[in-house]
Amino acid sequence: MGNINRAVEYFIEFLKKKKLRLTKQREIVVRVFLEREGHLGIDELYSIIHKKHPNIGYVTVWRTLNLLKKAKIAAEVNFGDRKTKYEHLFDHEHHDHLICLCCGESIEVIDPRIERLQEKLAKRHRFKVQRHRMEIFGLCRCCQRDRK
Amino acid sequence: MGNINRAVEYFIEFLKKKKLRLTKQREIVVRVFLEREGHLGIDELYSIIHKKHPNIGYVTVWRTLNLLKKAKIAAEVNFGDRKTKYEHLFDHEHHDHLICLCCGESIEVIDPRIERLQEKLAKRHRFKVQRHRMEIFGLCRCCQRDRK
DNA sequence: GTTGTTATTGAAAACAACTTTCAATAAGGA
DNA sequence: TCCTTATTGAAAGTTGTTTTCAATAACAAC
Repeated sequence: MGNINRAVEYFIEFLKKKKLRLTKQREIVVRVFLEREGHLGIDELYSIIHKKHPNIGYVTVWRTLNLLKKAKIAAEVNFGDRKTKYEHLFDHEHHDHLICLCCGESIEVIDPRIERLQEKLAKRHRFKVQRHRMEIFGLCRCCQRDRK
Repeated sequence: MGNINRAVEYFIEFLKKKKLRLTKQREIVVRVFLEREGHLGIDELYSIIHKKHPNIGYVTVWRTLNLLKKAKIAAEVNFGDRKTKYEHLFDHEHHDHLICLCCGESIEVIDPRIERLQEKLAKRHRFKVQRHRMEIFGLCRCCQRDRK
């Protein structure tokens, strides 16, 4: 995936700019994070990494995710349980989510008409939008089928 | 406020149905919760109650909020910090939120056109909606003014 | 009203997820 | 290669929530 390398480049740039150092650990964390699509919790990411690299600690994973957040490569998301999850931001457009309450899968969606109406709604309340989030919870196609 | 008494009645019914007991503490917690509009954290609610009733513990407030949730009198909301907040559900229609990042105030809003488009969006993905949430973060009218 | 059963209470302890601290280590410029 | 300083990982600390447990209080039956 060429995008992964581009994102890693971008991260290295970011580190240089901030006079931070590129360590083996950081590079591994970034790559494993970018290789997985979808939403990863810290624990999840840590345990994936820990299998191959038992010497990389939880804290390093956590700290690297923080850096990725600052570098705008990752974004925190949060679906109401109180576990922080991270998704890719680099090269990803804004989107909303359909979240399956059965299997936990989440589908990224976007509807420009909704976006426009949200803007208008805010304007009616003289509210200056910085960002928004929208999540629809329910059952995905597969889980509806399995329920029968 | 007649609504408060109606909600309290409703709560008492709920307790009876579940063979639970109406205690002084529970009644106080419910009333204080219902008297406040907006979104209350547990700590907040507890400290309001604690001033007048120093003998009511944090845990009782927490447990009563759980009961209110089960009774559908309160709903949990969650704006991305990791503090659980509660809002009124009894006699309140579904709504979304405009949340001010400056003062923390939240405005309840609803736009039927957005609701309809959300339904359609889900349908296109063969997704069965159970509930959704939408939050727009930014600056409220007052805070925009104060920033200048 | 008294009694007996059992839900409820509050303090403290436990838990979960995140965040900080600190001594040892390792980047990377000179 | 050396030296400065960022980074690491383990452990400890925080924060917010949840459970435990002995003492207390509802409330149904007498």
